[in-house]
Amino acid sequence: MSRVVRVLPDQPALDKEFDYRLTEEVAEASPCREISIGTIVRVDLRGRRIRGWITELDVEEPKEITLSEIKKVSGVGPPASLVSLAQWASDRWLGTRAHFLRTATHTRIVPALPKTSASDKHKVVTQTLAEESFRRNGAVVRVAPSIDDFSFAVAAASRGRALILAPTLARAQHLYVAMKRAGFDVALHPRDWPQSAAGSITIGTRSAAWAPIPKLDAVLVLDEHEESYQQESAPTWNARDVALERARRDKAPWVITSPSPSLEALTCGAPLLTEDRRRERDGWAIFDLIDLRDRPPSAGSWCSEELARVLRKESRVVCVLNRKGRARLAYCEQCGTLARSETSGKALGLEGDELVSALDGERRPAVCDACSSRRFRRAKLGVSGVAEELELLTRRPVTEITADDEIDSVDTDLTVGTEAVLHRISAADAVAFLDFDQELLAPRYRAAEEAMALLVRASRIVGGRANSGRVIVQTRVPDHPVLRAAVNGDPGSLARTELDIRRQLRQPPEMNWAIVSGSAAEEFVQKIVVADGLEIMGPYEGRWRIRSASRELLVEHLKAVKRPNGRLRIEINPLRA
DNA sequence: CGGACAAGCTGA
DNA sequence: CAGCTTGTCCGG
Repeated sequence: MSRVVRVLPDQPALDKEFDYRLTEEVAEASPCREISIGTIVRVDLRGRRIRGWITELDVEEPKEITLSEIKKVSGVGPPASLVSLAQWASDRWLGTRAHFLRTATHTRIVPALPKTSASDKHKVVTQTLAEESFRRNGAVVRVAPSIDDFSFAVAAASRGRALILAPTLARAQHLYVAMKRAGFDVALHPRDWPQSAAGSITIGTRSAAWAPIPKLDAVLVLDEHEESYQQESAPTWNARDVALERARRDKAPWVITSPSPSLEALTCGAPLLTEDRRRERDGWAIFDLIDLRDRPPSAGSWCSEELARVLRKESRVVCVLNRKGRARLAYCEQCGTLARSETSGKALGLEGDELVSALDGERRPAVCDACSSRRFRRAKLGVSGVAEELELLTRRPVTEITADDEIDSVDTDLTVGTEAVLHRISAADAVAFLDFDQELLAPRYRAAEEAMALLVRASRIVGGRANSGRVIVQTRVPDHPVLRAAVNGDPGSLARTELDIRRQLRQPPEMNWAIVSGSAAEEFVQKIVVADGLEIMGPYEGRWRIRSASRELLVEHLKAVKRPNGRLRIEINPLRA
């Protein structure tokens, strides 16, 4: 006796199912209690032994071909609900099902699941915003920047088998420990995959959206605005969207929280719940804007007088500058010409009244080649350069932090770093953004939202209005909606203006983009059937942009194209485009 | 993906 | 025309 099952090989480039015979003998030797959709097997395909997932049981035996046998049942795989979800995600982001099923599968073989721990629902009697929000079927909750993971996590957990997503591993781990201490049966994804599959409350980061909980009772996404929820490279899937689709399928209530919810969240149709206005405002830090417009761009212009005062007064100060290195450039104040060496043409920095090469020490008097002005201004100092000058200025030790250095502990009160520093320092008296315009005016469509996310982090580091902590922002655009929203502790105002801009400029989430690149991109794009409501633009730097107001229409037309040979990357609404 | 097989290119 | 590269097809 044997039956026929359908198998999806774990070969993302293949993306095709095949039927195999599952003999009684192999089924008997299986380590799992039951063979189901999602179960991991080993099969032969054209002479190669490969891993695959069962995607359908009891398939009708095809007549023309003789089937090969499943060679082994390896272990427990993702539940059937995730196999189906992988198809949904593959349609939505044009990835292969194997790609998503890999994310949904444990890195080690799971022979059998642990005993299901009796999931006793905790009764929570308090009347918190968290509790209230889970009474809706789905809700976007705007909260002040202070981190209140625990009350929302408890509210989710009191519903039963909850899936809880946090933007960073540190936050997930922290919450896991707190929940465990409070007596909840929790699993940390992906480490505790088997417990998760057995039905424990699961906490994790982006990939945990694919945690193997068979049926969910609640979904919680913390700090939903964080970009870490979206995969950067294709398929550009977003954990919030996956988690919410699971909630929808399992008819589970869902809640997403954020001090500044993304436009995607705000336009998804769910109610927006907020705290008391006063409370929300008090939860934001005090923002001091330093308007640089009326300042002469004097030498050493990274530090205004106001900031210098703060640096002298406050003990723990974090300086943020999204530029590395110490590259020193100087511009003529009169005509704006970049100071260069007359002989080699390399850029020169300003030191006193001389122009100096950082590379070889070549120096000459500071006189502009173009207009003979003797006045220069320094510009574009990076983190290292600022760190050096800050030490001179304050006569205090300074730690320099960028994403790629591996400093274990920061033992100085003064730190300078790229935005990575905002992840490393948990508390300070002041956070200063030295050149925030670089964030505000960055040529990316999500620049404003990204800038706001930085202000949220900074606000958390110094604490709310009641703390005397301050966030200092040096800027030449003090009226920018991001800054106005932060100063007033009113992120709703930013969302409204941002959404208008996206509408006018036809950017996501108002429009949907597919960015197509790679050597096969041109051939692929030519094969797209042009239809009403579908625009094809490009190429621009080897990338094409397909645009449509309807995501379904966009995806449908892209899916209809037979993929040509060669490298092809399709990104749907990527964060950076 | 990766093997099979065919069509295309080179060289003595 | 052998011997190799390059391309296309296809798997149960």
